[in-house]
Amino acid sequence: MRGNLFAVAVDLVILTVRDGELSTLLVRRGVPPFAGEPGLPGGFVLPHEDLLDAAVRELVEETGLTITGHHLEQLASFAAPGRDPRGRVLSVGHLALVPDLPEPQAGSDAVVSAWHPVAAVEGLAFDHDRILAEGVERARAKLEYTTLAATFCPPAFTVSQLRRVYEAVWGTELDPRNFQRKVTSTPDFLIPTAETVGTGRGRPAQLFRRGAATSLYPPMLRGD
Amino acid sequence: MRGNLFAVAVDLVILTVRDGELSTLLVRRGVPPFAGEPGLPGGFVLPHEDLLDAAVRELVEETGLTITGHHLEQLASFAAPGRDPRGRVLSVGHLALVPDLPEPQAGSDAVVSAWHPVAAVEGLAFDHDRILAEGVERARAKLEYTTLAATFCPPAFTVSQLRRVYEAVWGTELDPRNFQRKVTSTPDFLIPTAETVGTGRGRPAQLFRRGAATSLYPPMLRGD
DNA sequence: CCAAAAGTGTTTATAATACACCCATGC
DNA sequence: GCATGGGTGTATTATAAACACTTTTGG
Repeated sequence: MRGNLFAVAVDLVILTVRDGELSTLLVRRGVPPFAGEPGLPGGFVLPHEDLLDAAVRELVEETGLTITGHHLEQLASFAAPGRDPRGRVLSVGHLALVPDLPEPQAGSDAVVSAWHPVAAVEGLAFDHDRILAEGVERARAKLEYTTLAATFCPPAFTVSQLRRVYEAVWGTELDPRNFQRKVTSTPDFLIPTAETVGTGRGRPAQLFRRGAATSLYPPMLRGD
Repeated sequence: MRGNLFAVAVDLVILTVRDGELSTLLVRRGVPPFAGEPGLPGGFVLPHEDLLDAAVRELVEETGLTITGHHLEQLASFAAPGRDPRGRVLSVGHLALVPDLPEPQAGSDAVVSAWHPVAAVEGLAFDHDRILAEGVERARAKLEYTTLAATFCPPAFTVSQLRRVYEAVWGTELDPRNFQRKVTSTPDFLIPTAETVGTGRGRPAQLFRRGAATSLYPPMLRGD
């Protein structure tokens, strides 16, 4: 074939909304290079494994999440010469959107992982700052025209919870009343359940599940 | 490092609009595997080369195009086991949008290349049907919210030419009068030149150049 | 003059925004 | 009762869509 061979890794930008902030799961690396420094979870693709399968495997190893119902997509590949001191490594970045989860367990490689607000993250190993930035940008863009925001919510959720996702990801405030009408009038976005839930004060809110809709026309946010 | 190494290639979905049809540049492969069969232009990444540089190099080799002013972006990576009979090969698909060009020269590898309407393409080598499909899907999606349609046009073009790009890529008809107002009222989309050009019958049209705008809010096409 | 394409003005329908107001709960 | 968040109705404003109409060329 050719002599210029690459090791191929997958790295994961795993996003969630915690305490009103868009957050990502980072690991503290246990082995060189960059041992002890924070980075994205990831690892090498196995000999007979496809890329998405490798990403699913890493996601499970790092978070204990089975992928069912969660969103996982390929982001982009990064292969600049010198991005890994060990040699030629191509990394295929992936983007996962998950509901707010309990603080993760220590991974199988005994690496420590934890959630960090993306606004405060910098100085990651390799070119992971850039991969994270592309993941965040993609997530923001997709919220505008898709129903993906619901993947940040638990299986059953209220309109307010969904609104807080948009507000956290975009750093904006949305009118609760107009937001309500917008999402409930989008066909197949939200499936009402019979239950309601009372969260402290105020009228109890109706619970919804994700509908089958994937695209959102017209967009959730106009102009700039 | 690890024993599971990959060869890494770049493949190009090069799109243009010719005779009112969205078309792509295909090569007839000169060497095995799939010798004699059609496929996307592409080749292996060199030892000290980044992905985009490899894609630019292949674009020049296949079309003689220098990239200046043209659009080239990474699409996605494909690495399913068995996608290449020679062994483990990861291909990073790229998407290029170019103006209507003269029929390309024979490439340096003596491969024959030619434009084909995407609607009629199937049976490409490797998984290139799928890469092409993703490229076309991406191009269609991006036209909705960006000013990228202008990259299909020559340096100076009329509003009609631009409209025919949208009509070809989407297979729709657009009202010439509303389209005119839409694009001319989007700030920094079109820069008017002093010249006009008469194309056969009818009033001569004003010529424009691409402006600096990249995004288009609200979108060019609503609903479905 | 006529046909054809470029370009403008105006009307109508639809959707976003703003916000007044009612509902249902905890205290 | 009163505060709080859930949810509905309605007026205002902006935008898209439809289309009548004028402009400028070639024949």
